[in-house]
Amino acid sequence: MAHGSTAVDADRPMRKDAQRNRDLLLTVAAAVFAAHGVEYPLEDVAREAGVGIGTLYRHFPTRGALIEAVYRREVAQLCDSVDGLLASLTADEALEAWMYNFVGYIAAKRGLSAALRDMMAAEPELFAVTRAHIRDAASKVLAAAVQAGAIRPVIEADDLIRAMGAVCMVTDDAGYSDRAKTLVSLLLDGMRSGAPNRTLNPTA
Amino acid sequence: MAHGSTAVDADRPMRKDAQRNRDLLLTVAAAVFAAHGVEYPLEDVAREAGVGIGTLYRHFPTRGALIEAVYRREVAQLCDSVDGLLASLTADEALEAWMYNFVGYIAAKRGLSAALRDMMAAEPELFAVTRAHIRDAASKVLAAAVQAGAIRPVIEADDLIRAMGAVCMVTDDAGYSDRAKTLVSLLLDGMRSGAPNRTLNPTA
DNA sequence: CAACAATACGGAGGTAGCCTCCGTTTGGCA
DNA sequence: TGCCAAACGGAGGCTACCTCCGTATTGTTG
Repeated sequence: MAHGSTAVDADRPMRKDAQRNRDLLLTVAAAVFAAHGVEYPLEDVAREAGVGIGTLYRHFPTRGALIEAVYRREVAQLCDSVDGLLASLTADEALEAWMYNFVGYIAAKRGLSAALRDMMAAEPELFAVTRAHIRDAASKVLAAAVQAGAIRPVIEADDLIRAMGAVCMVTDDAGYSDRAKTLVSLLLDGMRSGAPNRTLNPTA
Repeated sequence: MAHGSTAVDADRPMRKDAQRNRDLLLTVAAAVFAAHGVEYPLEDVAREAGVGIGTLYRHFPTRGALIEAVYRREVAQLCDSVDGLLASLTADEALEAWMYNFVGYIAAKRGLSAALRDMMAAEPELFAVTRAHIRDAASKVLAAAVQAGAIRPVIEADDLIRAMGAVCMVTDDAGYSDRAKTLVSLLLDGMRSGAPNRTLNPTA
């Protein structure tokens, strides 16, 4: 579970009832999203949380906002794990481990990746913070691996993220975690220094 | 454009009005799917085709059925292009060209890839024919490239298709065709024989 | 060329989920 | 205690989906 903390971050602190309802909604949403996917009817989320639908919409004006709030903490954690990985593994191994973890986590949430994709297209501002977090993490491992000579400097953090997103999306159907592994392996092999004299990204 | 031909394939030929309405629906659907994406309201498709909503649902019981019918011909063509490519290029080049073409085509249709993914999960039978077609095409180029020693024999046709689907999905947002190229390049590099002694798919 | 099946048509209407709006309630502060 | 900004809740309007069945069209047969 988790998610307990923060109020509205800045400004005046939230009123107590507002804070309570917000937490209730997040708890219920996390549970039903995990169990039934992120397309679960919002009216049901509200009802099961014991609040009115209006309250849900006041706290989370769009489905995207709710999803973002539910997963922000966990994604942040995944991002922050980079430092630990880099400390205990080689850069190449850290990159590999981080990619597996990340893809494994997202792909396990039914429908999450597809929903995220649509929402990031529709309301990018919403994900600015989380996206930056992911981007920083990706940059860091990737840079380390390139520095160590394990990875060719042909790929940007953005491409890496996009690629991982791709893997998640084709993979989150069912028990495709082994498929995900195959795809990630393939990506890594493409990125590694084995075939150094191949031109990538021919400026299209 | 195109799609003009076939009736119901086997059995009795279709009644004339039925055939006409079916064609009307396909024409309109192809147009609006291209212009507005495959989520376009079916009631509007019917109205713009000048037929009742009931007629649309009789011909195409699900949105998936309609989409499948709209794109079947074009996808088939893409698949059949494999022979021509193999005749005029090296196997490696043919594989590359085919992948680019395929991804480029699908990614250009707004929302198509995501819709296909969902539908193939929901009603796989519907796509049996088309899927087999794609699978055959993929197998053929892939086998040729492996045979020629350009590609390591670590990847199956299914993985290739899945990977291409992945690329399409992260790519069909807007003008991401250069992104798609980058990702396909990456995949190809992963598949090529540059780094031969790396273990793929460690049986997870 | 009737007349009759069989086939196809159309759209009204039931259902579900989204989201807004506004009268009512509650929390916190002087 | 009294006040009001903040928050609540849910009725209701909307859009899109899909089913069902009475009506219309086709084409076949005597």
